[in-house]
Amino acid sequence: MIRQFISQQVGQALDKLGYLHVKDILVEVPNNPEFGDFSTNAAMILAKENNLTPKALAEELVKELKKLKSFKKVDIAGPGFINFVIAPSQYYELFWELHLAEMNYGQSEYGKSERIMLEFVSANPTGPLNIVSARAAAFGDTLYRVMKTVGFDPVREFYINDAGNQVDILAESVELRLREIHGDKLEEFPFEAYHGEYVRHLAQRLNSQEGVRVFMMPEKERMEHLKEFALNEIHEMQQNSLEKFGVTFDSWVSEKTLRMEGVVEEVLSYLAEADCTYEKEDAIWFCSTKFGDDKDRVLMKSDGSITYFVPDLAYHLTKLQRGFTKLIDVFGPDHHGYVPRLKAAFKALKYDDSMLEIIFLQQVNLFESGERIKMSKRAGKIVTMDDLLNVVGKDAARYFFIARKANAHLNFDLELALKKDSENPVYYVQYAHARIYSILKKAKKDKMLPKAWNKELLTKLVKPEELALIKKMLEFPEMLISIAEQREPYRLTAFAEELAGMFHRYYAKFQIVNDKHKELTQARLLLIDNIKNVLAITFELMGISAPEKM
RNA sequence: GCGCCAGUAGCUCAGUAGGAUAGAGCAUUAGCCUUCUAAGCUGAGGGUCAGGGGUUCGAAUCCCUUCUGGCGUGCCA
Repeated sequence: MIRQFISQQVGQALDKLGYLHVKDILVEVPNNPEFGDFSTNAAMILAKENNLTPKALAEELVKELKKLKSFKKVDIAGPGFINFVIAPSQYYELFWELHLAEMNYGQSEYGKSERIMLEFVSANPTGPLNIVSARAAAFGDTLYRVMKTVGFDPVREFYINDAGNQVDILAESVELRLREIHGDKLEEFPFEAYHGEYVRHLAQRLNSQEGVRVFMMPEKERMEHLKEFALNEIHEMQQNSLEKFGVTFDSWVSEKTLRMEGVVEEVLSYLAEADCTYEKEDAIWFCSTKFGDDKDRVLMKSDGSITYFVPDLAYHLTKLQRGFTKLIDVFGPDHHGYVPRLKAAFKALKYDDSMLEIIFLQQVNLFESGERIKMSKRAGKIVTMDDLLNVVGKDAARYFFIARKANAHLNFDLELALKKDSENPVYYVQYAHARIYSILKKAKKDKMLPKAWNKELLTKLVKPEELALIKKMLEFPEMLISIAEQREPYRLTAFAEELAGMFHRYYAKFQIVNDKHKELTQARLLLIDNIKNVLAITFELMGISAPEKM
C-alpha cells in the first residue's frame, strides 16, 4: 500500500525530471528507524544509466519529492539512499481505509482469479495420517486461504492412491487380522504387512458387521471386498482427522477411478506417439533422460502391470484439462527424486513444465523433554495426526506447522506447544487479541466507547508507538500478496508475533482507557480495535481461533 | 559416487530482488502488579553468518571450492 505509493511518487518525479528508469527500484523498511519509515535505492540503481553519480541524482529527486505533502521528510543518506518519513496525515488517511475495510482488510484482486490447483496431503490410503501429513495440511490450507484472499482462484485437492501394490498389502493385512480373530495362530506377522493397531480395528469392525460371511467368498472376490472396505474406512478416518484440523478439500480424486476411465492407456499412447518410449527386458520405458532426468523410467513392468508414475502423470494432465494454469504440488521430503521425471514427461508431451511447481516440506521431528521421539512405520509406532491433535490441540498444532519455511526441518517441541505462557508463541499472539477484547469491554462498561468512530479522532494518535502500529498494519496487504507469490505462509506467524509484541509493549507503556481524556481514549480505542481485527484476520488465515478471553 | 535441501547467538529460527550498525523468541541474568488480563513489560550479557577463495561502490544473500547434517538415487508408492 505505502510502498507502492512511494515508488509511484519516485517514478513520477523521475519522469518530471526527464530521467530514464528502466530498472526496478526497491522500496523497503530500513533496519534502523533513524533512517526513516521507508527508503529507496533508486538513485544508486539508476545513476549509471543517467550518467550521474548516485548523490547527484538523489539530490535532484529529493528536491522534487519534497514538494509533496505526503512526506514529512525526505533526505539523502549513505551512498545515495533516499529516506522518507511519512507525514502523519498520510498515515491517518490509509489507516481510515483499513478501518473501513473491517474484516475484509487485506483482500485484493491481485491474483486476477487465476485458477490454481493446490494438491496437498495426498497420503496413501493405507493408514491414519501422520505428522508430515499434518504439516502438509496446515501448510496447504493456509496457503490456500492467503491465495484466495489476494484474488486467486485456488482449489484444494487430495489425490487418493487407492490402486497399486500397497492397497493389496492392506487387504492382506486386514485378512490376517481377521483370521486372528477367528482363532488362526499366526507364526509371525509378515514384515511388509501393515502392523498398526488400526488394522486390527478394521478387522474387528468388519467382523462385527459381516462375521464369517467374508470367508465364504471366493479368494478374488474376498480380496476386492476387503480392499474396498478398508479403503472406505481409512478414507473416512483421514477425512475426519483433517476436519478436526480445520482442513477441508474441494475435491478428492481417486487413482482407481482414473485407471478405470482409461487415462493410463491414453498417457502411454501419447508418450509413444511423441516417440519417447522403448522396450527393454520385457518392460516399457520412458526415455526421461532426454528431458533432464538422470535415468530412464519404467512405465510398464515386465509383468504387464503399470508403475505408479503413469496414473500420476495422467492425473496431472487432467488438471491441465480442467483449466488450471498453475499446478502446485506439496510433497513430503522423500519424493524429490520424483520431480525430474514428472517434469520430463511434461516436456516430452510439449507442455510448459513451469506450470508445474513442487513445494517440498521437510521432515518433522517430535521432541519431548529434549529427546527426539523415534517413529517407525514398520513396527506400527507412528505418531498420528490425531494423537498430536489430542495432545496439543488444533491451534498450537497448526501454528507450529506453518511457523517454519517449507524446506526447513521442523522440530516440534511438544512441551512448548503445551505451555501456557510467553514461551509459547501461540499464546503470546492470542493473548494480545484477548487483552484488547477485555479493554474494549471495560471501555464499553465505562461508557467511553463512542457510538460511531470518527476520522478526526486519529489526529490524537501522535506517539511514535502509535504511528508504528499503524505502519505495521499497513504492511499487511502487501505482505499477503508476497506470501501468496512466494508460497511462504510462515511469514504470517512472524507478522502476528510482531504486531502482538508491539501491542503488548504499547499496553504496558500507555494507559488506554483514561476518563480524564475522553478523545484520546477514543482514539486509542479505535487504534486497538483495528489491531484486534488485523490479528483476527491473521488468525483466520492461519486457521487458529481468536479468543475473546483467556 | 551422483543429485536435492540445509549449516546465522547456548537452543529454535527470521533476515523478503545483493544495501546502511546481522535480528527475534527461548534459555541465562537484574528488575516491574494498590492502575485497562503479569499468559504481560523493561534492562544486561551473548555472533570469525560452517571454512577458504572470487564477483562489486557494497555479500549472510550471487559464483567456485572444502567440510558437516538430512533426504533421494526401485520394474515401491
